[in-house]
Amino acid sequence: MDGSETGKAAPTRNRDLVRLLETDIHLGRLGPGAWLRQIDLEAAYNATRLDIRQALDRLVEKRLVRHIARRGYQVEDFDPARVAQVMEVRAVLEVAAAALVIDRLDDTALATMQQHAEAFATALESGTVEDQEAANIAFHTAMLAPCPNRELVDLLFDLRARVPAAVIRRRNTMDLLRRGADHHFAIIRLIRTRDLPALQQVMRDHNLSPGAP
Amino acid sequence: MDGSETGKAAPTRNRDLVRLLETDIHLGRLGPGAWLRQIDLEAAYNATRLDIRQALDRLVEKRLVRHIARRGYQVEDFDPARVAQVMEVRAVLEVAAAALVIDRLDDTALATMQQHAEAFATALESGTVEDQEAANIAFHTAMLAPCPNRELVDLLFDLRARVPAAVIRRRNTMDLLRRGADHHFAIIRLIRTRDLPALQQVMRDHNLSPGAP
DNA sequence: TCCTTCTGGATTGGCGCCAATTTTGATGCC
DNA sequence: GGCATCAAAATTGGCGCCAATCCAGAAGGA
Repeated sequence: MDGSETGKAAPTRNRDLVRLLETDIHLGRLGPGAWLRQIDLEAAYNATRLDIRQALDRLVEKRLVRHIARRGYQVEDFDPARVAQVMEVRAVLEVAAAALVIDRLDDTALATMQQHAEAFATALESGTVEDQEAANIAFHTAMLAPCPNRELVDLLFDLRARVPAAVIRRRNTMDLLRRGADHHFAIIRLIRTRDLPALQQVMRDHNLSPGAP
Repeated sequence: MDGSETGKAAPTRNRDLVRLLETDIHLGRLGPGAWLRQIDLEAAYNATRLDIRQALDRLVEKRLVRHIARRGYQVEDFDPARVAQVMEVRAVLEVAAAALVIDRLDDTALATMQQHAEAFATALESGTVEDQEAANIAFHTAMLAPCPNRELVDLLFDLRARVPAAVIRRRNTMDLLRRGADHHFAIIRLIRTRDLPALQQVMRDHNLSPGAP
C-alpha cells in the first residue's frame, strides 16, 4: 500500500473513499496487482472497517479491483484486448455525442474548451499526469455539457473510469500525446465550422489512438 | 413486500440475491415505490442481514433502488425522459454491434435466432411477460454471441437491465409489440442477405420504438 | 546451502448485539 | 368527527468481537 493522497485526520466517508481509491488507481499511484489491505486503509483514511469494505466492494463491482477470498483486495490487471474493446465502445458513443452537441456549443463554450485544450497542451510539456488528466477531463466535460442525453454523458465518463489513464499512457510516446492535444484544437475548429462528418472522424481517431485521451 | 419467486429453505447467496431482486423489479413484480424491507427479505430468502444489505446497495449502485436513511430501500421511479435516453444509447450501440456480427452469423446461428423469434411471437399471443422476456433475451443473446467485442455486449445487456421491461411495456399496445416481433424476423432476413444499412435501420427502429424489446 | 515443515502473528470476514430513529396505534383534546 | 400528541413496537444501521484462514520466518532435514 503506497498510494498517497494523504489520509486526513477527519474520518473519510464512504463515497469519498471510492473516489479517492478510484483516483489512485486511475493515475497509477496504485498499479495492477497492488494489494489494498483493509487495515492499512482503515488507518490511512481513519475510516471504519465497514466503510472500507463497502468502498472496496464497489470498486470490485466496477472491475477496478478484484477480491480473493481470505486474501484481500488487489488492483485488477487490465487486459490490453479488453481495453481496446472499451475504447471502441467509447469511440462509438463519442461519435454519437458529437452529433448531439455540434449545434449546441456556442462561442462561450468553445472559448472554455479552447482554454482547457491549451491547458492540456501545456501540461503535456511541463505538467504532472494529474494536471494532464484534469485538463483533458475538463475539455471533454465542457464539450459534453450541452448534450441533452445525460445518460450518454454519464456512460462516457463511466467508460473512461474503467480504464486507468496510467494503463493507457504507459505505452504512449510523446508524439501520440501531442497528437491528442492537436485533436482537441481540431475538434474546436470543426465544431465552429459545423462540419459534423469531419468532427466525427476526429472523435473516432481521438478515442482509438493507442493512448487515447 | 410482495415480489415472489419463492424464497427457498437453502440460504441464498449474495450474487443470487441481486439477480432475484433485479428480476423481480425487471418484470414488475416489484413496482416503482415498493419498499424492500430488510427484515422481510432476510426471512424470505433465508439470508443474513449483511447479504441483504450488500445486495440492496448494489441495486442502489445500479439505480434500480433508492436508499433513504433510516427509512429503507425502495424501488426507483423511472423517469420517461431518462428511459428514452437509455434507449437512444442502446440504439447507437446496437447499430454498431450489427456491423460486427452481420458477417459472423452462420446458418446455424440464424436458425437459433429464428427459433427464439418464433418463441417470442408465440409468447406475445399466449405467454406470460416472463416468457416474452426470456425469448426476447434469448434472441438478442444469440445475435450478439459472435460479437468479438464482449465489452459492447456486456454493456448492452447492462443497459437493458437499467430499464425494467415492466416500465417499458406499460404503455405498449399489442400492435407495437407485434411490430417488435416482426423486427426480429426482418433482422434475420437482413443478416442473411448481408444488407448492413437496412439491418442497422431496423436495429435503430427496434430499439427506439416506444416499447422497445 | 537449499528445500520442506511447522508455529506464531497478522489479517480477513461474518455474526450478533444494541442504540437511534421511524412507524403504528391509541388516547385525549378541540 | 377530525386532528394533534404521545407511547410502544418495529426497523434500520453501525460497531466490535472472534473464529477461520493465510503469511512470514524459524527450525529441521537432505
